[in-house]
Amino acid sequence: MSVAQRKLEILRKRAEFLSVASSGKKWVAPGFILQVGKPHESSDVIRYGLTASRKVGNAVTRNRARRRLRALAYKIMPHASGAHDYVLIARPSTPDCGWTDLENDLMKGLKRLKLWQD
RNA sequence: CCAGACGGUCGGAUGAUCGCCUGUCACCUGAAAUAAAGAAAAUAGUUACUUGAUUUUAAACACUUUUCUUUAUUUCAGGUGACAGGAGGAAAGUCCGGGCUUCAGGGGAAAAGGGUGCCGGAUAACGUCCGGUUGGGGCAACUCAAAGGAAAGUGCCACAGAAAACAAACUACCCGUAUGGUUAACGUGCGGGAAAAGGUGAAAAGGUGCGGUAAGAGCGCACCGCACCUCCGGCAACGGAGGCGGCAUGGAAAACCCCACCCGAAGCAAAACCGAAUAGGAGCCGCAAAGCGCGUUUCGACGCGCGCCGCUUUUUCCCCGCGAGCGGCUCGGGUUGGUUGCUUGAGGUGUUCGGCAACGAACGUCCUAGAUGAAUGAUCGUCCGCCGCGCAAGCGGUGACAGAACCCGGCUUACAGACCGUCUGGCUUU
Repeated sequence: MSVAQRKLEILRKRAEFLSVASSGKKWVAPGFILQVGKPHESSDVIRYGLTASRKVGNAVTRNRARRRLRALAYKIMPHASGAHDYVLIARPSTPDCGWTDLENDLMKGLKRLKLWQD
C-alpha cells in the first residue's frame, strides 16, 4: 500500500476525542500538540481530529488555526501509521508561525514516536 | 484652499498549486417499487376426443395467484467527472420588537408583576424611524433631551445657614418707651413694625427700575415673568393677541406613588417524524363520584336534565365547553443516531405614482451560504495601501474590527483606511 492511496477521515464524536486523549501519548511542538491514541488494528484509513480551544484566541483566530492544521494534516498525515488515531491541538502561536516549521515539526514528531512510514 | 456639519458607498486586488461544503447534470455500482414480455408450477372452470352411459387420465384455451429472468421508468445510497455558488457591516453584544414552534380547551373581568411616557404620523411590531413643539448648545450648517403629574397622598432636601416649606428672624433697619450719658451723638433693656441690606447655599417665597414710607413691603406704577379668562391659528403638543389677578405653584417623580397605554410562558438544544433500546411502571397520600328524576328497552343497557369532581400554565372570579376519574409527593427507567424544520422572505432591485419625510401602492425583474467537533480555505508569488529606516534606488515589517448557526425589523458597541454627494463659516482670486 503506497502512501498516496491512503485516505484520511476526521473524528467528529466527543467520545473519540476523549479516547485519544486518555492514552496520554503526545508530542509537543511550538506550533501544535500531537496526541496519539491507543493502537488498534491497522487500516488504510488514517483518522485524525482537530481542536482549537478559546486559549488560542477569538473565533476568527481559532478558525485560522484549525484550517492551517487541517492543511498540514492533509499533507503529512498519510505518512503516519494507520494503527492509531491522532488529534492535533492548536496553540496560540499556530495562526502566525512559519509554515515550514509546522511541517518539519510534525514530521519530526512522527519519526520520534516511530509512527512514520515512507 | 482651510475648518466644520450631515448623509451614503466600499471594507485589499490578482495568479498558480493543493483542498472543503452545497446544488444541478452525466456515467457506473447496489437496493427497492411499479409496468411490460417470457418461462415454470398450482387450483378450479370450459370445450373436444373415446364410450351405451358415467368416471378417470391426457391435451388445448383463457383467467387468477406465486416464483424466476429480461427490459424500461422512478426513488434511495455510494463512487467518478463536469459546471455553478459559498461569511458581515457590524455575522458581535444578546438589549428591545415580531414571525415560526410547542405547552395551556375558548371568551370576559379584576388583582399582582413588568414595560413605555411632549404631540402627530409610519410600521407586522417596537424602547425604532420620520415630521413637528418646547427647552439647552453652536457665528452657522446642525445638534442634544428619561420632555406626563409635585394645587391626590406619604416621605426626603446633606454641608453651610437664623430659617429648607408649618413658616420663621442671626447681624443689621425703623418707631415708641425706660434708662445711662451733657438737652445731643451714642450705648443698653423692653414692646411693636418690616423682611429691603449683610452672610450661607444648588435653591431663601416673583425680577429690574421709579414712586412711596418712620423703615419697609405688589403697597402703587412701568417693563418682564407667572396664573386665570376670552378670542384667533394649529388634528395636536403648542403659539399669538387682548383682558384680568396681584404673586399664588421651591426642588426632586432616577424615593414611593398617581394617571394613560401595552404585555401568557418557553425557545430551532423549539418542534415533528424514522430507527434502535428500555418501559407500557411501582408505592403512598388527598379530593370526588359510582346519586336522584324522566324517557326508551331485545332487561345487557342507552339518552336527557339536575347535582358533584376535574381540566382553564401568575392568581382569583364569572360565562361557555369538554371528560369519567383527577391531583400531589417519592422511587425507578429512558435521552446514542438519522431525516425534516433549513432557507422564497413583513426578500432584493428598477421605473412610475402618492406623501415634506419615515413609508406605501402598481408594474417589471432577480433568486443570492446552509455547516452541525461545525464547510466557505492552506501555501507561494505579483501588485496596492500603511508603518519604520534611507538623500535616493531600495530594504524590512504589516493588512482595521471581526466568523453565519431558524428567519426578519431595530438599537448598542468595535473598526486601519479609501471614495462620493449636499450644506455651513472663513480666506484668496475674478
